[in-house]
Amino acid sequence: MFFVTEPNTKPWTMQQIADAAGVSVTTVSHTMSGKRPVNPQTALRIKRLIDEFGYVPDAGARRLQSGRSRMIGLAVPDISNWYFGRIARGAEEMADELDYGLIVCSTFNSDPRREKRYFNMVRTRMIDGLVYTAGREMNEMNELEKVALSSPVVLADEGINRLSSIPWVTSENFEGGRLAGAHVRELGHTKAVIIGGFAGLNSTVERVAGIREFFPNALVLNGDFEMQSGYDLVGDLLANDVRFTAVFGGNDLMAIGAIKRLREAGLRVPEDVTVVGFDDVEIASVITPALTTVRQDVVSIGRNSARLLIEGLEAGTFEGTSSVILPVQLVVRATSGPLAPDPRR
Amino acid sequence: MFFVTEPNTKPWTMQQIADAAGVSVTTVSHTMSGKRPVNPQTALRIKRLIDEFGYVPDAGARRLQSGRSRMIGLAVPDISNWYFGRIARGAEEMADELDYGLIVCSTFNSDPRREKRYFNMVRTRMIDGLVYTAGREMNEMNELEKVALSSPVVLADEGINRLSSIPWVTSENFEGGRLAGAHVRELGHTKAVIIGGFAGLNSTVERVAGIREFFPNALVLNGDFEMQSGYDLVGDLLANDVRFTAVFGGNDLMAIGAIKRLREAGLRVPEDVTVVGFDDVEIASVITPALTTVRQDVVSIGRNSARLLIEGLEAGTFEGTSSVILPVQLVVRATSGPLAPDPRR
DNA sequence: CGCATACTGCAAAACGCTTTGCGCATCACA
DNA sequence: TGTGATGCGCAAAGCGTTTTGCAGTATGCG
Repeated sequence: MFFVTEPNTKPWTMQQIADAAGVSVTTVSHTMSGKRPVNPQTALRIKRLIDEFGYVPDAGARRLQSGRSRMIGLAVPDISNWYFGRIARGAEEMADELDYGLIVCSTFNSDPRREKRYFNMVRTRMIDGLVYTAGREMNEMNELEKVALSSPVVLADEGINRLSSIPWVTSENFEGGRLAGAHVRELGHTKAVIIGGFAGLNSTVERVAGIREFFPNALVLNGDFEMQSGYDLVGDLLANDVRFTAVFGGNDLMAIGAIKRLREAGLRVPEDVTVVGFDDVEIASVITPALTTVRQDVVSIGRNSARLLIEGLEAGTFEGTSSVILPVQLVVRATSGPLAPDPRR
Repeated sequence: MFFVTEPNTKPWTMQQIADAAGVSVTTVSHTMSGKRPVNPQTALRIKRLIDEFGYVPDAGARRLQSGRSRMIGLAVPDISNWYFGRIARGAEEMADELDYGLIVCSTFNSDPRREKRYFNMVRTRMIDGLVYTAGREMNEMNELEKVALSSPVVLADEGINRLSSIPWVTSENFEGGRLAGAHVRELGHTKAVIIGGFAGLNSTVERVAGIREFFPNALVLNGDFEMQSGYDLVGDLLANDVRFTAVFGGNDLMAIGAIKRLREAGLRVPEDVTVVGFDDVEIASVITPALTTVRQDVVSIGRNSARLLIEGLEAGTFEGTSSVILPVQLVVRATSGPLAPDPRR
């Protein structure tokens, strides 16, 4: 008797509950919302019926009338990516705590069509506001700008310079770069390369700037945050006989790809080359040797983004809302160390 | 002039478009839906205005009237988990191709409150149907059953015996177990242990049964699919002096945890112990030594689930819809091999 | 010229809910 | 008993769409 055989049974309406209880819909509505007192006996009877029928008010009708859906959206480049998954997790936690629903959507790495679709979700009032996570240089920047003009939007993970008036949540990227740079510098390294993320991202720019406080001339290559690109870029460096004793990864994945490539070239980590990542993904502590990295609290990015958005929503304005910058932390493990004498050198 | 300063501007209504074009809303509506012919000139004028105003029809009102939202939901235990992220990715792809929207929600490992919330999303008609992914033994099984009674539900990844009439999508788990078992058997191993997933899951039961075709007496321990539990369970085995030369992981993460623990105990992989995983996560090919595993096409699970659901939705019934079982594939890498003489033995 | 036959557009009725304006009891207090 | 306050329920007016029944204007054809 599942849907298999019995299609779309009509759900109960509030009117039917009212009829069954012998009252008007007004009374049922007030019983549910508590916005006006209702005779305790009547209320009890109504509540019983609601339970019995399994009645749930229609979301669309409710929204239509009240103007709010108590739903927010989260747009990320790719939900299957660990990093964005964590953000989603955090946002969902916070939304839940504040009694909002969260709708997660992938823009498939900023596919303009998808982005438009999600921006429209706030336009169609399906959601009350949007947390947007830029994956790279934005395609539909203008669209975002337009949406933000009249609806609440918060930027997670990446601030966008042009859109400076939109609240955002991110990590101390510059400081993270500094921490990594200082650590490697102290180990005595002088020649370093940076496998950064997308060049257009603030986070990339800031991390690089932080590292360069200690390695002013470090070569910067830009990858796409995937393991493979770390692998490939180190391959390019080796093929060009670039000399370096330290590699900074724009994230852990690229750092891990780099390590793989270094090893295949017969280089030892950390004896010959020190490698430092960024993020502290779960796997970082498991690979051999365990990865030295800069930990950021990705879940918190999600949590705070959702919080900012919902607070703005309830307040009706972002006036006075200030962006959030979360602390990072250097985690020293086994891929960083002083230069060891090369047995072959 | 962002939302920061200018709260909730009212969106345009169809009436306003109609007024501006000097026609009635009927004409505007028909222009948009194409359900009745409209004078080309009038239509053009209306379309121009729609673009100019940036008008988008209200989703709630539309749903209220038409009865369908063209949105489906996907409930997974934890969106930040790689595995479920892949499923979400696949479902989202397919939904997009079929011009549906997808709403992804975490049940936070079957938190009853959350589950209820998502089941209610289909009750409130916010979504037209639901793809449900069980993470472990289900808590709100009865709820699911009730929902499935009147609304389209598809099970992804895990079939549920009691709910055999609900369509489901999964991998050839039994065959996967057999492949792994046969491979390890051929390498000459005779003593194996299985670090399985949750005991209550069909997939776990089937994989174990497949392996046991070749290792009838293999000890089975149940983990939670996380790396740590693979690590811990192997620790228990070692502490109890259990003798084995092969470990089957219920997934790659647990296999990787197991390897870590084995190494810490001074055992070599694969010389002393062969380890085989399940899934073929990205990291499996990167760790050293690279992991031998059974590959399943997780994205396809998501894709097919969404497809089944939407097809049922459009057809108005699941009559004739048959469940999907996807093929798996053994990927032999470096963690499996014949037993090598232990130098210390 | 007269009568079907499109072709277009309008008014109005839902859809299921929230909220407001009223009115009828009931009650307290003088 | 009169007066004001309070409690509680009803009817009805939207909210922004889609869809249906009608009607007015052309057009085609004998």
